[in-house]
Amino acid sequence: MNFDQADAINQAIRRLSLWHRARVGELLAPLGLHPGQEALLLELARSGPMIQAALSTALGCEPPSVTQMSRKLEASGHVLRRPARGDKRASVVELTDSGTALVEQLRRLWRGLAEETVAGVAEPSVAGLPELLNTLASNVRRADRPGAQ
Amino acid sequence: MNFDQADAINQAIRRLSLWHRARVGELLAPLGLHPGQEALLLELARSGPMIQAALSTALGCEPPSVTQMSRKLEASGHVLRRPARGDKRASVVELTDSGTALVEQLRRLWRGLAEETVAGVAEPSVAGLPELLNTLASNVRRADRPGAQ
DNA sequence: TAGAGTTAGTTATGCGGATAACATTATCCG
DNA sequence: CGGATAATGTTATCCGCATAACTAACTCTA
Repeated sequence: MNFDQADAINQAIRRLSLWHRARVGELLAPLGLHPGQEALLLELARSGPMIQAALSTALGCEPPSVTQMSRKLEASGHVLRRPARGDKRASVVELTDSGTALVEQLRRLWRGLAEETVAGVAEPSVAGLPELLNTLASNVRRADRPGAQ
Repeated sequence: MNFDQADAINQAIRRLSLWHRARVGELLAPLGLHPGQEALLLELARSGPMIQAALSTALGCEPPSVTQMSRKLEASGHVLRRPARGDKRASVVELTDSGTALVEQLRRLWRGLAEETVAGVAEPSVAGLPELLNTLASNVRRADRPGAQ
């Protein structure tokens, strides 16, 4: 692969990252949320109450990020943190009623965003998009590379 | 589009963003650079010395980000900032010799990253990848949406 | 030409996310 | 059992990037 091709790919990924996140931020602002927090709330809605370590894995980010985000969502009342029974190290995070209500709005917003994102892309490509993007993501994921711990 | 499809797309984009950036960070660390800075250096290598406002547009990020990044790259000696002749408001940013040398290493690294990223993706898909990703990016780009200023 | 409006850049502040260093608790095994 | 090792979570610190608020300079037009 020559430099121009490589650059086109890397730049496109960068642009998509930046602008998708910015758009998420715009859509989330009226709900009082910041980008990233929606992922945590949606994960809790999907999987129910869970330990922060599990959240860290599910969200694909590091434990300190989870600590901060869950603290802030706790401060805004959308999430509740309590000691895990059976493991004095762990904290269980779960949705409050307020958080559950927010998730409902999030779901609508999330669908609108996805539709907006794939506008003008042929249907077959759209169907294969998650798999394609996840392949790219896995390829650059640290834990999937030899030598990672 | 139902929620699960939408979620698959949005989540995949999030993961790709996170992990691609993390991987860039890993590769850049030995050069003493942080993710984002490579984009600025490569843009200067592509287009030559330019005003910060042009950099802001080219990089797809906001002016304060450009101010900070160019200041830090100036501090590390890879970039030089000087007043623009003909416009007392503007600053021209250009590569130093050190920056030019870095860009050479960046190019190699950039190619390796792109190859790593598209591993296991069929050739026709790879060829169309930049266009596909740029379509997605444009779709969520603020400036391309009605009502943006 | 004078004032309105626009554009370039900066500072301040806040968030997500990362790493490094650390304390605490679990677990595994000799 | 008890000590080494692993896992959970926290704090501190750093960076990119964002918005808001501001200054200074350019441009356009009445």
